[in-house]
Amino acid sequence: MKTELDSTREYSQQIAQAIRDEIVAGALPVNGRLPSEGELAARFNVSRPTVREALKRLAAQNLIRTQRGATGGAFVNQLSFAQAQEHLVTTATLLLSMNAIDFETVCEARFALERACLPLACMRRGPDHLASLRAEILRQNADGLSDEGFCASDVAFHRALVDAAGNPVLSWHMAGAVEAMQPLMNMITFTARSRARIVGLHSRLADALEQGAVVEASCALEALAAYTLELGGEIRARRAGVLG
Amino acid sequence: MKTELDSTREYSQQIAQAIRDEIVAGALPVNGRLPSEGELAARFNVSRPTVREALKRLAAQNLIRTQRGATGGAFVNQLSFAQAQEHLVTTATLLLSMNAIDFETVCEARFALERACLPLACMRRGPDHLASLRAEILRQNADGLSDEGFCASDVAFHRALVDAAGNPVLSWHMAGAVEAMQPLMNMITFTARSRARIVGLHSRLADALEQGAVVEASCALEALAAYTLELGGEIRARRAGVLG
DNA sequence: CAAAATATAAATGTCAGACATTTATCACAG
DNA sequence: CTGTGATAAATGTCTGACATTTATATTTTG
Repeated sequence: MKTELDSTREYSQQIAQAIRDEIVAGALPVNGRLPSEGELAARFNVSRPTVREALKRLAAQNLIRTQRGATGGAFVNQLSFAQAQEHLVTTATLLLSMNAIDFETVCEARFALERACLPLACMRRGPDHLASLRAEILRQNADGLSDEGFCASDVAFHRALVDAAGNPVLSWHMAGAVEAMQPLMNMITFTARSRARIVGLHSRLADALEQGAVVEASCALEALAAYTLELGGEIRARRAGVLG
Repeated sequence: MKTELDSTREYSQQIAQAIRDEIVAGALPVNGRLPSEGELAARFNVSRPTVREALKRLAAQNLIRTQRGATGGAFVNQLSFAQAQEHLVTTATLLLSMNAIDFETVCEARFALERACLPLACMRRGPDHLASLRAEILRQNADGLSDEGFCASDVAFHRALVDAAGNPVLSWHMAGAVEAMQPLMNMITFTARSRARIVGLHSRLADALEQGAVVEASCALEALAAYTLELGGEIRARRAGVLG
């Protein structure tokens, strides 16, 4: 069956769209194999390079993967949360870097999202979640930890917090928000005193979570948000300095 | 300057990555023009079709756009929230459809995110936001509205609610969550009684927002979440029926 | 002299055919 | 029965060409 294309628009774009639609509609099942490039070329009445451009578009979105060899071809990917997360992070990072979103906005969004997870996390946190939180707190207390290391551990802490809510969709969103924010966070220089304060709040959070104390947890998070904003003020000052 | 590539991996993938890195690092400014396909081919020591595959990968992520003609070429896109939103919706939709996420999980995530916006929305909602909310409520009360129309208005209502928080990053996340959920919501059949109940809760929410009553708003939202879950039960039953 | 028509050049979009490489499968020899 | 090589199918890549679009320079014309 040949499929007509609109000759005023790019073929590769239309072909990619057509295949994407088939995938979304379920006509091509997960792990199912697409027709070979040659067959697709015949079906859409275009050349193989054009088909390949279309397939690369889909590959860029992790919708398909390709395998070489006799039984090779293009296969429909099962989009995993991990892949979707990568995507989200890439998009979020670009969005922040190209639209000059200020630290305050990102910070506010992030903590708002996180606060949304707290009630669920208090209900559902298991011993493994608590252990993860405690482990990160320990790491953050270690001597000789670089600012970047501290940041990374901070991210891990908050991801554990969100994961404790036991909702993969929430975790997905949060991971995107937190990771996209990391480049900004990495610009902060953490003094010994500010680290102590942050770790103290982390401990409060972990304790509250362990006891299932939603209100206490919210307060701790609120304090953490306020303090992070305060530290972020430095960034703006430094940025202004660089630009001026 | 020629750039070396790893001959064991796909060239187009590596080239796309290299260009993406340059964009993210800011070496290629927004609306800046990339070298022509021929120049890129020379730089990476590959053929033009290979370069084109790489560019299509980037185009699929809205990172670049291309123009034909004498002064044409590939230009770095300013990633807008709208485009990023499309992306997020596509990814979220696929994620839900291919991983068999249940209605409860999506619903929970969505309302958790929305609840996170309430305090901000109560603080910042302007008259235009309130007007949007009221307008949707009116629409939802209209006679002869189809289920799909009701759903669409519901989405619009909740988006207005989130926009009232005045944080574009939050709005971005929420739009993804809500829109991805719409196909599931569209499976619900709304009786006159259930519509009345939902609209009633919407009114409560709008009133609370107008008065800046965070607690009241949260309660209303909580009730809405619970009722939506209840209605969602139908979906599961029907699905089971279809599958069995 | 000015404005419209035309030629030119540069870039992307597309095609055709070929070769290289990878990989599963099957036949065959030991 | 097992290992090895031939085979075939598919993707990955290259070359060279032509088509199309579009800005710019040039020429022609009123």
